[in-house]
Formats: sequence, structure tokens, C-alpha cells
Amino acid sequence: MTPRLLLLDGHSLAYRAYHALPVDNFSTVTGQATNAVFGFTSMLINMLRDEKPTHIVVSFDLSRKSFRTEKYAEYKAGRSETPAPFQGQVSLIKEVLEALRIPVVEKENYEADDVIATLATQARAAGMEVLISSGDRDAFQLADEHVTILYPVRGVSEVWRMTPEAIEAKYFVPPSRYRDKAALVGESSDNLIGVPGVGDKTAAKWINEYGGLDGVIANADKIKGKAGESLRAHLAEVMRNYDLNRLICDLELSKRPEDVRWHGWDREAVHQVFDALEFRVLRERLYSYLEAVEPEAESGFDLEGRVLGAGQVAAWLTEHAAAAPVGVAVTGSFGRGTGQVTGIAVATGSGPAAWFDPAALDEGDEGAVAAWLADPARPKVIHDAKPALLAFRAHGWQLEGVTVDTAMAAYLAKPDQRAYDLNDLALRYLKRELKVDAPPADNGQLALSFGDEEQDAAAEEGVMLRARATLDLADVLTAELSRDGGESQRLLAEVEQPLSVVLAEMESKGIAADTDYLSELETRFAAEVKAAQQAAYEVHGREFNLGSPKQLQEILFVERNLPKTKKIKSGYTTDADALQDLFAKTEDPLLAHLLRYRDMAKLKSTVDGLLKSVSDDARIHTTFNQTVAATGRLSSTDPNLQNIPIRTEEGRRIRRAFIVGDGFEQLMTADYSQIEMRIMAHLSEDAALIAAFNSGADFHAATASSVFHVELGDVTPDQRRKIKAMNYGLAYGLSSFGLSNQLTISNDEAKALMEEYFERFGGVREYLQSVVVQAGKDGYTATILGRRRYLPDLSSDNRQRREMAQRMALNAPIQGSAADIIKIAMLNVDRALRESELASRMLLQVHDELVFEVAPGERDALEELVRREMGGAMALAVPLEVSVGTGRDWNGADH
DNA sequence: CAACAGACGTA
DNA sequence: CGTACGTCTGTTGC
Repeated sequence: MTPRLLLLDGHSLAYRAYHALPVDNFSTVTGQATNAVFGFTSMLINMLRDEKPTHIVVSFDLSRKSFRTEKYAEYKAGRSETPAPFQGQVSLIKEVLEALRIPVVEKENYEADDVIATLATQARAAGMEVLISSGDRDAFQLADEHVTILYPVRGVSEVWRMTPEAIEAKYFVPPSRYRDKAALVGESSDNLIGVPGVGDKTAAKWINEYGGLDGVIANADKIKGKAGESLRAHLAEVMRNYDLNRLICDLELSKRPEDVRWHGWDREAVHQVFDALEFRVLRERLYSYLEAVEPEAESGFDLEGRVLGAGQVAAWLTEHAAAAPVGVAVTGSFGRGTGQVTGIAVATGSGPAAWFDPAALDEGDEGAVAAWLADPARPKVIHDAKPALLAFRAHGWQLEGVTVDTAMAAYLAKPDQRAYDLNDLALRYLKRELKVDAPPADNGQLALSFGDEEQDAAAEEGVMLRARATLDLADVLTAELSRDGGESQRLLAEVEQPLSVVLAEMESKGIAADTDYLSELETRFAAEVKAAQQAAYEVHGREFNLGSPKQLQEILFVERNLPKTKKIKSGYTTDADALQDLFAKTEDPLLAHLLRYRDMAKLKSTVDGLLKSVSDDARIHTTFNQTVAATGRLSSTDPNLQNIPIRTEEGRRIRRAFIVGDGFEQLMTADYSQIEMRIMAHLSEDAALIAAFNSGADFHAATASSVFHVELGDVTPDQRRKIKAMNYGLAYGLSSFGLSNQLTISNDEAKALMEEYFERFGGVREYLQSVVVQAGKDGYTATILGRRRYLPDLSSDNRQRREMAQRMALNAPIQGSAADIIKIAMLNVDRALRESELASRMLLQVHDELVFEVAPGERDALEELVRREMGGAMALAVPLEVSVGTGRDWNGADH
């Protein structure tokens, strides 16, 4: 057998691992961070398993300094300081390597890459196969028929095998020319700037045309266009890059390839080191990979998977999916209120698992699956139930008995993550990797490829593993959520999980759209865009891209020499506020046209988006996301129906495109008035604020009359406006600076206003302060229903981060409690609708508003029901006021 | 081609 | 130097 040498770039892999795994979840009882060690070791084990090397070496950079930094001081400058939790982990990795008896080779004044290049060259000469794993692309220049680069992508679980063919396919040049390409394009992570405007494609074109970098440089004056100009202006950098990215292949090293044959690990030492690092699962993996008779076996999951054919499913389900919970994983395509299932995997806790194709069931199986899915007494655990629910529904199946939705559970445990990928959760909570062999499809869902049997089998196995991991994850997450005395568990079981069923219904129904009208609007807005554009061109005397903030800056602040606005990263802002200001100061007509252009272009793009998302049933089916907003709110995507314009007359026209559907009479909107202020009154127990609500008068006017010491009837519109801004701003952590900015009053006046406000409503100030203090102590905030948000930055050394966290702490209980309340209202409305047997239905939620489609003759009954259920969702110290409107369209239903 | 920045719509 | 989102466009290159 040909010897195979595995060469690892220790620093680069450890750094990858560090960033791929959340440091919070990987630390020992002593507080030592171990995420980089874990990730590195995990990658190493995978490579041992997958590549079966006979010889191994790891190389580390000895310091940040090397002959390259001597030549070019800026080399790798600009890289941020090594993060504190990363420091120290390199020496731990070296301990792991020592226990594994894997040698480390380093060279003063050179980088790990040079050591690797040298060893690779020597190994090749000795007739060995070489594998290089590095996160640094410079290594690509070493690839050839006997040298393969293992380039880590996506966290710590996947590497790309970069063969010469793969490199050429990706970069359009062979490995021998990779350096040439890199010199032209530059490498930002090394702080090597290349030729601006030249990417992989252009560089490859030149290199292939002129036979390498020398040819490109020799012919630089022949290259036309902007890119050519750019090249000529940056020849020095290119040559510098070429010099620096050359890997040194002839170093004197302490070891030669033949010295590093791997004879296996030191069991005792591995036990000790892994004990100290608290790597329980990783040790098991290591042992099973390296010791097992069948090295291919998946460790951790003792899965006995079967692919079931027609006629086999019914019996399997009877035997394995009864009283004990099973994990379910589904593949297919999902979205826009429907879906299609291409595969279903079911896994038991004891080992047996099955996969079947729902399209290939016989009649008996079909009925058995339907009965199993619909039976609330046969518990199922599933990761992200809503898409599956919709796809099952499209198949004619009902899903009941979901005891844990692991995505939702993970969201409640840590609501700041934004994504709850099963692979990540398995790694984080089970310390187990799901090797997913199925390539992700376009929409991010797993798709099975058909045709290649081997691939299909691997994919089916992968889905079964997901089902099993889901089941295991449910236990861990349930335990995690139970640590707060049951509040989170109740939130999960009584609010979030039932709500996902209601949301699925709403998505499935969608809202009717008037496409003819939308098209008309599109034409009109397009004409307005054009008119504003033309007018702008005329004023400025030439054409330019009004949509480009960059060009705009040049035109406004250089060519037209207008006063500078607020600084942003790229120069000076051109946002609407700033342009309004500028217009007030200069009356430059270009600004008016520009603002008009922006408005119209925004409206047009909104209409375009809506038109594109109308389904065949002439309705728009948004997707409500339940695990995105850290405060507990929902969000809406594809399209976002929670940001349809309302503030301007022209924007409101878009609302007229949302109409009542066939068979229904009207649309109804019902919203909570000032729900956040009411929550603040409730939580703060401020008597004056509570009184303002209970007076029944206009709330902003009532608070203004207190602050300005005038009778309610004598409150001026300006006084009301100012207090309204304060009322709204309070829940966001508004500062006097921000208030003065918004109201265009002096900072002193804003300060005085806030002072006076808190004079009258002292309980509010006290409450807001106490929230931040308590959150600092606990590490989290909580809503009325106990929904938590963790805010570690409250104790940050960085003032900006800390103050940001303080404002979040202030806002989260208020925004989040409002979300709690409307979620309860939605559940109650849904239940009441079903119990009353009304045909009217709930279609949308916009944070404090619900939109309904009113069935003929049900207007009054529905209004009564909605007022009752929304108003009674929760008992607060102040009433929950609901206002209701109806009309033929969403605009008309406003009130 | 993908990720980022800037801008802007909603509550 | 006001929270929470999603989308579009142009620009840039972890």
C-alpha cells in the first residue's frame, strides 16, 4: 500500500473551529474554553477515519512574525487580535496531539504553510500520497495528482477535496498557476491587495491567454478596458503578492516524511487529556472510529435503519410507532403555504428506524401512515413542524401528537440565534455530528437525488439519522427548558407549539390579491420613477445611477458641494432624513427629485415583489417565522406582509390590492391600541399612567396634559406630538439626544421634557431602571409569560455594546410581552372560531393587528368574538383596548 | 456568486 | 446616541 501522509495546518484549522462552534457551549467546569480544541479534534478524527493516513504531521505558526512580515510589514496586518478565549487552546491542541502521538513540526521565522510545502515536496519525491488540510488557500498551489488539499467548509463537519481538477473548476486555472491568480486577485485575509476590479474569472482569462503571470505582466499594456488600466496601476502589488505567496519547499526541518509514521495513540494519555477537556462524546467517537471493526459505522446513534418498500410501512409503524415517542424527519420542498414530501424517516429511541417514500405506498400503507400521523396518542418529535404540517396537509394528511418541536424548544432556550439548524443543535447539545450526505436543495431543504442508488441510500440514511437526532435532542432540550420551574415548558407546550398549527392554517389560506390592480400600480409607479429620474438628470445635467449611494455621494458632496451629512463607513449618508435636512438648507431641486425617486422606486419594488408572490389561487401566502425574532415576535417572509406601506397616501394604495376573497364578504382588521404602553403601565404599576389609560381619554393627550400641567381640552397639537414621541420612545431606551433629534428641539429642551415626564410618571422611570438592574443580575430578561432573552453584553467592557444591551433589556420585556399577548389572543380566537362554527377566518398577524376574512353575514358576530378574545387575552392593570374596522380591502378595513 | 452595506417599509 | 424585523439595490470580496 502506498504510504499516505496527512499534513495539517494547526493554526488555521483551530481558528476555523473556533469560529464555527459557539464558545459558550464548549467549556470545562474550570471555565477553560474548548471550542477550538473540540472542533480541531473533531476534524482530525474525521480525517483519520475518512483518509486513513499512514503518516501524520501537524504544523503551527510559531508567531505572527515571519520572513514575509519582514519583507512586507503589512502582511496579515489588519487581522483582528487573537480573541481571548482562543488563546491557550493551541497548547491544549498540542496536548491532544501528544496523546495521539502525532508529531508537531515548526520552523522559526516561517509559517506552517512553508513547513507543509517542504514536507509535501519531500513526500512526493519519496513516492507518498499527500493530503494537506489547511484553511489557507495558498496551499492550493501544491495540489497535483499525488497531492490533494482538504479544505474545510461550513463549520467543522465538511471538507472539500480540492484535487487539481476541483481547483481548476473553481478558479479556472490549474494549481501550478494558482499563485499567479492569487497575486492578481489578492488575498484580503493576508492583507494582500490585488488588482481592484479583477476577480477569479478575469485573472484566469489573462493567465490562460498569456501563459502565466510573466506573460500577463509583459503584455500589461495590451490589455484593454478598465481592468487593464487597473492592472497597470497595480503591477507593483501584483509582483509583491507573487513574491509573498510563494511557499518555501526546501526548509531544513526536524523531521522528514518517513519519520512520521503513525503508530496509533497512547490510550492512557488520551483518557487523561479527554477527561481534563471533558470530551466524553468525542472520546467515544475517537474510539469507535479508530478501534471499531467496521470503521464506517456511525457512532453515537445505534441506528438500525431500514428502507421500507410498498406494503412494509403499515406493519413497521404498528410495531415501532405506538406509545413511545418517535423522531420524525421529512424531506421535500416547502413554502408559500404548501409543500411536497419526498421522504419520511421515523426513528425510535431504541434503535430501529425506517425511511419510506410517501409516493410509493400501497393503499394499506397510505391508510396506516394517515392514521399514525393523525393520532394524538402516538407521540412524535419533529424539528420545525410547520413546513411538514403544510406538506402533509397538501398530501391530505393531518399531523397530530407533536409533543416536542425541537426547533421551537431550541428557540425558547436561546432566542438570539436566528437559525436552529438540526446539525448545529446536534453538535451543540448532543456533541454529535450529523453527517448529511444529501446536498442541500435550493430552498435550503434537504432533497433526495434520484438515479444514483448509492447516493440515495446515503441520503435516506441521513434522514433517518436526523429523525434519531431530533428524538435525542428533544430530551436534552426538554431538560434544559425545565430548569426554570416550568414556565418555558408551558410556553412551549401551550403557546408556541399550538400556535404553529394556527400559523400553518393562516399560511395555507393566504390573502386574496387583486393582480390587475397591482399591475396597474406597477405601471404607475414605474412612470413616476422615470419622471423623477428624468427630472434629476435635467437638474444635474447628466445621467447617473440614482440608486447608487456611492455615486450619489460623489454628486452631492463633491460635484454640487452640498454641506456634509452624518458620517457613515463609506463617507456621508444620503438617507431620507439627511436629504430632507439638506433640502431645507439648500433648496437644491435635485434633492426633491431624488427623494421622490426613492419613494417611488421603493413602492414599485414592493409591488413587484407582491406580484411575483401571487400563487395560482390568486392569493398571497406569506410564511410566518416563529423562531427568528429574539423578543418573541413573529416575522413574515416571502413576501413580508408585515411591512406593507400605510403612512403615506401613495403607499396606502398598495393596501387596496389585498382584497376579500371569493365567498367572503369583507376584510376585518382588529388591533390593540398602544399595547406596549399599556404593558408598561401594567409592569411599572405607575398609578398616574394607569389612571391615564383608565380615564378613557386619548392617551397621548392625557399624558401630555399631565406633563404640561394643562387641562385635557387645552393640550395643543404640538404638546401632544412631543409626548407621543416620548411615549413611543420610552420602550426603546430613547435618550434625550435621540428625542431632541427626532423632535428637532434642543437637547436641553428634550432633557427638560423627559425630566418633567418622569416627574409625573416616576414609576415608569423606576421600572425601566429596575429592569436593567435585574437583567444584569440574572443575565436575562423575562416577559409576562416568562419568555427569556439572554443578554451577556450587559456586563461588557465595551460601552457601546453594554448600552446597546441595556436598551435591549429595556425593550425585550415590553415588546416580548406584547408578542405573548397577541399569541394568546390568536390561539383563543382560533379556538373560538372553531367552537362557534363561524366560517370567517384569520389570515394575517402584524404584531399588534390581526386581519380576518369575514364570511357572509358574520360581520357582527366576528367582531364580537374578536373583541372578546383579543381584549380578554390577558388581565392587566389596564384594559386591553381593541379597535376594529371592516372594508372590501385592507386599506378600507383600516379605522 | 455570495456577502455586505445602505436605504427604507412596518410595529 | 431608539427596539424588532425583511427586502431590494449596488458594491465588494470572509
